[in-house]
This record gives sequence, C-alpha cells and structure tokens, in this order.
Amino acid sequence: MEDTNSLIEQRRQNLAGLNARGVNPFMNAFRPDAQCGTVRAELARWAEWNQSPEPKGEPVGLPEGTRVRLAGRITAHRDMGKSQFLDLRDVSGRIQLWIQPKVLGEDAAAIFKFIDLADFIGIEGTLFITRMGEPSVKVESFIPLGKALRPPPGKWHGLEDTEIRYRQRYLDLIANEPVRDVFLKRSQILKEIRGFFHQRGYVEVETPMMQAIPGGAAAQPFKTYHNALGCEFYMRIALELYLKRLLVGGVDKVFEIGRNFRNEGLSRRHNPEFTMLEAYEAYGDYATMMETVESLIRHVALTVVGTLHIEHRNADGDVFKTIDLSHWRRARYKDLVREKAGADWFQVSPEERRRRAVEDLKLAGDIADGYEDFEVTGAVFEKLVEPTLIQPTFVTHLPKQLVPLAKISAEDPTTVEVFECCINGQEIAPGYTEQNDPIAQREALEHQAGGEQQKLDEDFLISLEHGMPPAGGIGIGIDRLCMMLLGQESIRDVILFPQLKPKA
RNA sequence: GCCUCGGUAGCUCAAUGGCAGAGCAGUUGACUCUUAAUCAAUUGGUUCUAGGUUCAAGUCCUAGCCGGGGCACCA
Repeated sequence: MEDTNSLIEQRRQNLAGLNARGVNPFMNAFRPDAQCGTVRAELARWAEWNQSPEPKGEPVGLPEGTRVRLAGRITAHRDMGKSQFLDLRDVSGRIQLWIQPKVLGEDAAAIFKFIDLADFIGIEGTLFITRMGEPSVKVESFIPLGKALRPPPGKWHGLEDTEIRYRQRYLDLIANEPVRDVFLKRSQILKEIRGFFHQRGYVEVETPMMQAIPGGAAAQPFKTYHNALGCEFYMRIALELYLKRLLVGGVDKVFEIGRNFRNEGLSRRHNPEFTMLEAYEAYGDYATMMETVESLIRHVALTVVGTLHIEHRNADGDVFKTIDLSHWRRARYKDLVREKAGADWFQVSPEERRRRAVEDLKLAGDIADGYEDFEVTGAVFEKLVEPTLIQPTFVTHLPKQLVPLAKISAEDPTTVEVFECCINGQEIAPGYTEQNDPIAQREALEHQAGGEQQKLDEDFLISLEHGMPPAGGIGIGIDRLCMMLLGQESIRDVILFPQLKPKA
C-alpha cells in the first residue's frame, strides 16, 4: 500500500533505529507466565487483604515483589521524564508498567526510545502498588515483540467511523472495549449452547455447505462452480434436509451450528452469511422443542449475561428496553392478529379483510394484488404483531397454508403444529413437529417447487421413504439471539466481519 | 433496485460561497508516582472522486464511489 503520512514515516524510522542496533522487533515467540488483567486483579486483591485490619487470615492474591513475565500491546504512554508509565494490554485486560531508564540500563533505555504506542512488547519485572494505589509492574527488562508501523485510533473517543469499524474490525477491537466484550461473549454463548445440547445427549454434526440442490427454505442461493466435477453447486440456505437424513440414519438427537448463505438484501437484521442452529429430537414434537428453546435461552442468558433481565441501552447509556426472559408467553396466532386487527377479523369476508388491511391498517405497501386471504392476514401479523413481541412469546396454531411443510394439528385441523418464538420484535426460533410422511412431504415439496422437478431433492424424499421417526425440530438464528442477549441493535455488531461492498 | 443522511489531519469534530481550524495523538523541551498526567512550543490537508456554476467552492449544481438509516427482497 502506497499511502504514507508523517506518523507512519516516524514509525518506520523507529523500526530502522531498532534494526540499526541489531534488535529484531518482530520476534518468533515469547512465553509469558501470566496475563496482564489477571495479574492486576490478583495484585489488587492482595493489596486489599494487606490493608485490611487484623486479623487478616491467610494471604490472598499475588503479593508485591512477585516476579512476572508479561506480553501485550502498549495502549497508553505517560512520560514523566526519569520515570514513565505505560499500559500493557492483552486479552485479559491491562496493567500499568513503570519504566525507569536507570533500572533498564543505558543500552535498553536507548532501545526503548524506538518503542511506539501500540507496539507489542514482552517484559519481566516485579509487582508493586504505586502511591496512587495502582497495581503495577516495575519493569526490569523488556523485549520488542511486534512493531506497529501504523498509528492506533484515538484513545478518547475510540473509533466511531462505522465503515472503518467494520472493514478493519481489528482497530475496532483495539479501540472499543465494549465491542471486544460483545465478541468475547458471543464466543461464550456458542460454548454454552453446545454444552446445553451435549448435556442433553445431542450429537453435533457437520453437513455440506455446498449442495447440488439448496433445500430447507425458500431463499435465493449463491451459486458456485466445482472445476474437477464440472458442475454447479449452491451454498446452503438451511441445514434442515441433511439433519433429517441423520434422523433416518438413527441419530436420534442431532444438532448443527453453521453458516447459511442467502443471496438477498442486507439490513440491520440480515447478513448474506449468518449462523444458524438447527436441532432435531426424535420422538419429540413442537411442544418438546418449545421447552428446549426456553430452557436453552434461559441457560445461556444466566451463564453468559448473568441475568434473565436483558437491558438494551441507547447511545446515551439509558435503558430503553428490557427483555424479561423469566416469563414466556404462549399465544395463538389468531388471537394476536385479533388484538391488532379487530375481534371480528376472522368473521368478516376476505374482501372486507383486504379492505381493512389496506385502508384501516395502512398496509397497502405490504399487500400485493395477487395475495391470497391467508397472506393478507400474514401481512398483518408480520407488520403489526411481530415487531411488538418484545417479550418472549411462543406464537402457536399458525394457519396450515402459511406453513405447508409442517404437520396438521390434531386439535385444530386448520392449523399446524408449529411455533414461532418471537423475542425483541423478531422471529428468533421457529419450531415444528416435523413431517415424517414421505408421501405428504413429496406433495408439499412438489407444490412448492411449482412443477420444476429439478429443484426436488429426490435423495431427501427417498430417505424419508426408508422411514423417519416422528421428531420435533427448531432453528435458531444465532446472530439475532446474540443481538437480543448482548443488547445490540444491528446484526453487524455481533458479526466480526459483516459483509460490505469491496472498496474499489 | 428506490428514498434519505453522511464522507474535512492518524482519531473525534468545527468552518454565512470569502486565508481550512480545534482537541487528542505525533514531534521537541520541562518534570523522580502518572493514569483522559500536566506545562511550553510545534509538525501534520488531493476537504471521497470526476465534471460544472462563480471573481471566489469544504460549502451550490450534476454524475459516480463508499458507509449509516429506511423501503423493497427475505416461509
């Protein structure tokens, strides 16, 4: 890259200064024996014990005088002349370093002049508490580990330029601690989800992302080409059809967490590649899976966020929304629609429903001319009901036309055994009593394909003909779950590298 | 694809159509415990790109690029 400025030039000169003294500022390895944030916390714990009145009991934490060997990035520099303070940071947090040229010795002090803010260094020293009470390390020796040839973003405001934050996420992670926290917590969320399913006896699997026929959802796929096989493949749009093959194969409880790809618009809630969890349990049904979803999300909230009351804050730090995961409402689709569209909504004629939707409910832009009656009601649900379902709600008894691939409810044959779990105004997890009748499944898929036989996944239908156990299944959009649990309003803030248009 | 807002120093932001600025960072100096260190001095610009209007454009107009928000698309 050609772009240079005086700041980059200065850093290159410091690099040259190190090289001229035979110092390689890009080391192969360095073995620290502790972590910055951990050491700081343990030293603070000892200091608190040390200052407490008698009786003190057994010492705790790490005492002053302990030798440590630490590595990290220099994130602050306070120069007092004969005494300098640095902040050294690694993934665990930061700790203050105290540097005195006279302690380092003449040679090391000369080398230290070429160290810049944001460089990685390794140090050895002893722990002590400053007069101001700050847990610190008195540095006795240091070694450059990785020089930064570009200046870091500012420290006051952090990095706010959204484009740089997304394109150069590493800078966002360096500059913005809350962002770092979100992604560390996302990792914990995935860990807890896996633990939850393993603890329940589920088997985790990995199925193909490149598929000859993209099935399991109705979405536009990405297309790719395999040179050696000489044929086109699609990136998967869902996990479903391969996981059901595994139910046929006798894997009774199975789940997968993986990327789906949909060639559609981007928005605050949509990224072209997104992470999906699907789980299937043989001999269960949609009620089984409702319990699973609720238990899973409660478990993850408690272990990762530490509470069932999830606060979402605005830019000023004020709570504007609290999601209460201790109460899970169950509501029928028709009842929710009636709440918004009128108690007699389902008694009036289809023509009257359409008129009310367009004129009274102002959904003209959301209702196409060719919409059937159930789609008109569907628009009411999607536009007027779903966004209001902030608190956890299982929407059940959906009309069978809306979800053609699910099993009919025995209790009400006009509806299907399906739930949509809505939280935070979004559908977070749909769940089904899965179709295991190969004849009904074939009819439904053929109807959906609209006569295009190529799109039928024959192998999947054949697998069902070998016999699939009754099963409950769920899909959970992991990114949206993370948004809800971590108080983020944009999917780009829970995906490390969200999709952006390449810079020319 | 459409509507709308934005793009100025490394970062965060100013600048009625009239000399392109500040804070921080950087550099130099002072200071033996600072932590948004402080104090003094100081460097740093293709104002996203290409055209146009004008005596004069960061500012107005046209087109484009990139981003945010909204819409459309999305079982």
